Amino acid sequence: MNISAASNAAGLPVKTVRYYADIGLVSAPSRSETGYRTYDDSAVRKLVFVRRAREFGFSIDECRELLSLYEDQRRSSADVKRIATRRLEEIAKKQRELQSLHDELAHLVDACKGDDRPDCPIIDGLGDRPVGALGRASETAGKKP
Amino acid sequence: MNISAASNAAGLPVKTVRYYADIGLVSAPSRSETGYRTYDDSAVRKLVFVRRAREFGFSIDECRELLSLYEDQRRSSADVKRIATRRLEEIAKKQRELQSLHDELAHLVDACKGDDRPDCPIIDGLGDRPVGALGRASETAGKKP
DNA sequence: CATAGGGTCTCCAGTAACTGGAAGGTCAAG
DNA sequence: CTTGACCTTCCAGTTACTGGAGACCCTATG
Repeated sequence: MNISAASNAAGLPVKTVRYYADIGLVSAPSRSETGYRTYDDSAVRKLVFVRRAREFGFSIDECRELLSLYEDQRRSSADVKRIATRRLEEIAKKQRELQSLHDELAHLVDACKGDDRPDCPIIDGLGDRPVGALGRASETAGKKP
Repeated sequence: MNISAASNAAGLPVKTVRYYADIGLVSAPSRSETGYRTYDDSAVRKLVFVRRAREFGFSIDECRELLSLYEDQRRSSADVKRIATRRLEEIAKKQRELQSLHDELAHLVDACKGDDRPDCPIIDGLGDRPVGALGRASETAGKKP
């Protein structure tokens, strides 16, 4: 299987598959005589595994960890559960942050008439009202919208 | 006011204030003879405004837009409301994504015994079960955890 | 007046996880 | 034999900063 067949089967862009190989996350099992990456079913399964884990929001490093557990027939389910639980807590935390963000912004938007006059509670609210118990901006800021 | 006083007043790291000046978001109104950035109250108010907007998850480009509205005494509140509403929709969307993520991962974690045996529904679930209506991995992945 | 300590400057590099593009080799069909 | 799709590597850019190096600058103390 060449890279595009594998990327198709795994549901990942070719570029990403190549990238995963570059960083040693999922390498192509072999190369053709002319240097083409060649994938087999096992490699594709790993790519699918990583794709799903990424969709669940696991970082590349966590994917690495999970993948080594995935490949280890003698793993303990406790190890996996620990990683997943940690991730679950992160998700819950982000949910709480988003909730307070949503509530406060919705409040401002509600209060804004949205007409052609300059009075705007949103601008005012951004200018001088504290945002609820949030950490640094980078915590919740849109990173790549 | 030198940069550290301004950064203190605005609640932003010095590096960030300098960065905002570099990208032309909020520049120092002037420089001292020896090249030190000098800030006044108006500039600090803009920094605070940007900090709050960032805490609300507005991107730098949105901050730029909001800031120009902030400074424009003849703005229409409708313009502001449009941007804020768009942001609100993004937040709501991310909330829905996180919710389905949370539910599915929680389901897997619940099903996992977490003992020292290898049987693990989490691993199995990552290996072959689709994740709910999500876009690309990058949408929800932890960018900077 | 010299020195010690902070503060400040610019510039460079790195972060996460890709993505886009250029320049060039390979392969199968017509 | 040429066309076009596919593959390769390498470099640059994305977001919003953050860290650090090396070099001035400013104030206070001895």
